[in-house]
Amino acid sequence: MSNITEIAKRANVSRTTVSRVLNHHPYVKHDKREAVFQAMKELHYVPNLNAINLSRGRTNVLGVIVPKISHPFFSSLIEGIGEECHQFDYSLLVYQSNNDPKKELQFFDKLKHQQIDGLILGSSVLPTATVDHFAQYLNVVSCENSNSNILPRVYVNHGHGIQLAIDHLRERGHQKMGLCIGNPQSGVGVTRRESFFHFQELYELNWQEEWYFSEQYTIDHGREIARNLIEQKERPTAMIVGSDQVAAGLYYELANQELRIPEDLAIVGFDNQPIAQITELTTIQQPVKELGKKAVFLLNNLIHKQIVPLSNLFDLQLIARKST
Amino acid sequence: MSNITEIAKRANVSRTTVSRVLNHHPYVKHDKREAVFQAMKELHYVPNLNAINLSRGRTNVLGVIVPKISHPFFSSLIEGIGEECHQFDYSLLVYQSNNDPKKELQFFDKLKHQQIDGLILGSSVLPTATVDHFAQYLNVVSCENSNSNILPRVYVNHGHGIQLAIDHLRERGHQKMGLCIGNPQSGVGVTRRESFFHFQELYELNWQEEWYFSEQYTIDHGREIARNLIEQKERPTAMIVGSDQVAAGLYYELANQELRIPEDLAIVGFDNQPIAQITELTTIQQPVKELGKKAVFLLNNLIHKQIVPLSNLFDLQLIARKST
DNA sequence: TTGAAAGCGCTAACAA
DNA sequence: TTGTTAGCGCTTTCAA
Repeated sequence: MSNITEIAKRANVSRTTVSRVLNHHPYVKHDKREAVFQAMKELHYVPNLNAINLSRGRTNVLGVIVPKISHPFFSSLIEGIGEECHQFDYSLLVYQSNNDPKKELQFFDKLKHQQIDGLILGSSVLPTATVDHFAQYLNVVSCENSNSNILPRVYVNHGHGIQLAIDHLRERGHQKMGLCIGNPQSGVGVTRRESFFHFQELYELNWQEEWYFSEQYTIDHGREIARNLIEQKERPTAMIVGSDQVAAGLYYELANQELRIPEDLAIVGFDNQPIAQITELTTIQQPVKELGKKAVFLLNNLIHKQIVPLSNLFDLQLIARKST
Repeated sequence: MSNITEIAKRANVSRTTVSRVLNHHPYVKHDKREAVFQAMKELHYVPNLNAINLSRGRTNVLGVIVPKISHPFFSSLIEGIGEECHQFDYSLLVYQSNNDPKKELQFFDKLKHQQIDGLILGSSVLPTATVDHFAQYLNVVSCENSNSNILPRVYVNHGHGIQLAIDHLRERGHQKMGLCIGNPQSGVGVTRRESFFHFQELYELNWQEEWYFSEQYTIDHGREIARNLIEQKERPTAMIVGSDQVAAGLYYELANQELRIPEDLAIVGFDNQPIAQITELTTIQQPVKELGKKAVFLLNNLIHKQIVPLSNLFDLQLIARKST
């Protein structure tokens, strides 16, 4: 592996001049520049990024941490982030936390170790205070809302999503609705739950304790919920489900048990994943990739010491299909 | 940000000793070691990875390149890779190629630039010769089969998958089968196609040109195929589809058009994604995460100059459901 | 327009 | 068991 010293020798210039050529610095005479290029070609020169990073004190790498990489929401988020990283010439380090706060903390270490220039929190279970502590001196952007006053975030208004779902169901005459969410600790989970109960009260709906489910992530969870609901003496007439996967499982098991959808039970999902299209699921669509792209945009500004808006809200949309 | 020089001063030792403490080197007296730890604590010392990487000439980062991050197969692959990386204390850089050879080449550059220690090809459209060229002096592992004699790879026998599907269909009396695959250039695509035609001949089945589809990736593609098939005067009685998503779209549109599955058309998918479970799709299951984990294992051995087997085959399994 | 020289923060061969 | 010293490959003042 050749280095700038060798290039400099062969091109009969100083290492500095080679560095200038490398960095497209203006003050280099044409023939010297050519000589350097020639030498680089002959020696198959490849710059060593670690050396550059060490010198410059940055890496051009961003990190993203998500609970589960293969979850459709997060893989789309990563995709959006990845595409925008490519635009800004960042590489992307991906880390899976499994919602384990210890793992999240580990990832912050990478930031501190200067292995990455900035960090995107796909979803975090750390307390606001902890994240804020890091956000004070590190470049962090979150993809969930929070009440921090220093952490920039991009997010959709999940409360509004719940409202869209409830309004839509009420229009169709429903008064008895259940709720099913994933991680109740996460920002998203908290918001959805609070918002759900808020509107239950506001509209004076007949909510019941047994119609609330949390920690539901998979199709099989959805099927369990179906069996659970069927057992209940008084069922809700509609379920709002925080994930299309779970909603699809619910749908599937209900149909298996000969219940009609939406007549016996209406279902609203979240995310508009492919599976929602196939099962004709009414769902709340989120602009996931846009979310990711915006996060990179903000992080890049943060890295360049620019002021970024803390709160960046994206719109949700209800997609009505046959399940309601 | 403090560095080892400051730590050394404060602990009254040399930089070397600090480095030894950092690297758990045995020859350090207990009290000096304690003094160093004390100093590190007081100065909130955090090692600079770039400096370490530069010194050591490696980064402890692996890279993976996939056509599309949000595709269920690849997001599961990344998940498996990520989990194993965590075991071996590697970070993971993720890159999306969109099947663009230029982008793949860019990623090889990162390897050359020593930004990563090794590279996993999730799927590549580069010629074998090109990949081999890199594999000669770089650490590369592929997740597709190839006929290279230097590139280590982990893969499932897609030919066998096709055979499983065809045998299963023949048992159910099918003689007229169509094939639908994704990228026909990729190793997977090539193998599936060749194998399909091989068995068509071997079993003397009535294959027709119009029953072959490629470049099919989405649910909507599947729906198009359904409409296309319906138009045909002589339809196949079964379709083998290289992706559950496409298969689900096919299923969905056929059902919409009042065709019965499997009576009017049987369908076999690939991957056993959640969507296959919901649509009761017979499918070929691949051990995706295990594939990813093995790839990391091999790459780690490669990095440590150990000899690795070139060909690492994983078994496939047919999961019979109601679509056949 | 060019080059010398001093870092960036750490590791590791060598000597003591 | 410890320290000295010379790098790793590049950037960036500063002076010419």
